[in-house]
Amino acid sequence: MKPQRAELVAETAITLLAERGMRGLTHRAVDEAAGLPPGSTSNLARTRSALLELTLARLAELEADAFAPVLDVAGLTMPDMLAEMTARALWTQLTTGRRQTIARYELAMEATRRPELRKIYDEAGSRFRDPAVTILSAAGSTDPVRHGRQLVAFSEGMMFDAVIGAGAEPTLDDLRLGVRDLLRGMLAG
Amino acid sequence: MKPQRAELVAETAITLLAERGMRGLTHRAVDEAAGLPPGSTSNLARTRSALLELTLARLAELEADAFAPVLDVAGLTMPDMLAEMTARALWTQLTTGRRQTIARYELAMEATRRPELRKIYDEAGSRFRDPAVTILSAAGSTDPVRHGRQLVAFSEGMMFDAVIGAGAEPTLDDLRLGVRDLLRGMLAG
DNA sequence: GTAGTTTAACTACGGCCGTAGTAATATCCA
DNA sequence: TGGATATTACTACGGCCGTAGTTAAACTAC
Repeated sequence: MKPQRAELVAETAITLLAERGMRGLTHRAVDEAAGLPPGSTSNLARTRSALLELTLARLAELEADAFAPVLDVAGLTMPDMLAEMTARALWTQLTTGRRQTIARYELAMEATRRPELRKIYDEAGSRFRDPAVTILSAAGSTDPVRHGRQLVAFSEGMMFDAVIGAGAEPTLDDLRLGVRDLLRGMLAG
Repeated sequence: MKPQRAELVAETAITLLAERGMRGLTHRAVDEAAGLPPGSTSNLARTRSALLELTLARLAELEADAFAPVLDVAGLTMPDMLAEMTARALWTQLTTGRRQTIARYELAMEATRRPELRKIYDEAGSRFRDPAVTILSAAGSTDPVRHGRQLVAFSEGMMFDAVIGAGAEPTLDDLRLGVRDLLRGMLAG
């Protein structure tokens, strides 16, 4: 089969989501933005739900790639090293990956109301959360589950504020120091 | 004048945003959900932009009320007290205020692309951020601006994960401990 | 009480959307 | 090679959306 087409559509959908939001993502808009003949997207993803699923699935891949280096347990038992890797991954999401970060938030909101999206989103999320617990446990956390959630939440909040919110753009150093602060607080408990 | 009408419309719009997302918020949908005669919303907020502005302005009021107790500097120089107040405010947003929290995220995304919304959102945001800096400074932070941003980001992330994301619902105690962890780490620097 | 002004009610229009049916084309395997 | 099958292209339809114009009602101030 030809995944070429599906990937192009998903990629274009991500861009549209980021630039125009949920109301800007339509079958026809994807066709036009991707330079495909009219009806192509409608044909590949027959319903709107199918289009969203396709897009979120692609997005999950991209995010997994971006955070892959952080999820390798080896060597991350040292807090400073963990902070460094986390900060760099976040930095990537704020710069190179800004587009997909915005699109992911759009789809996260939609997942609130669409079970088929929630399934994909949750599954993708656990691929970050589970390793985080393991790593924090190895780093000496006394409550790795809660701390894992906190680390993920802190990361999410930093990204959200930087990309969506009113917060000023943090520097890479801000991120590094921030994660380090949190880790210090958690591991000193 | 009669602000009754405007408030009803804004309140209904918030509910629609939370329940059906940006694509579910239309002039006609507000009319129907609010039990108003057709055309009423279209008449009060003549353009879509006006409707969004009206809604976000109302939302900013609600959020300001919810966080008012935390923003009182008095007595909050003690980290545990600050953590307690913050955790309680967050808890409110996750339970009673869940609807407006979701709606706020919808509008935050939209503010990315609409300058008129960004203006309102940023202004409302600074009403949290500025006091946070002051309070952290009083609590002994060596870098209150960065720490203020981190505290807000952490709060935002905990809310986002709980309401939108894949994270399990935190308990009030989780929130308390989480904020305490972060404060400990920041103030130990 | 009545003239003038604001607010509400209703209606209309052009446009885009989701969806699906069907025809054309390419691809694959025996 | 040639027939079966999957993919792509094109078109159509009903429906809802944003917007605005126009009329009717309510209110205000003199």
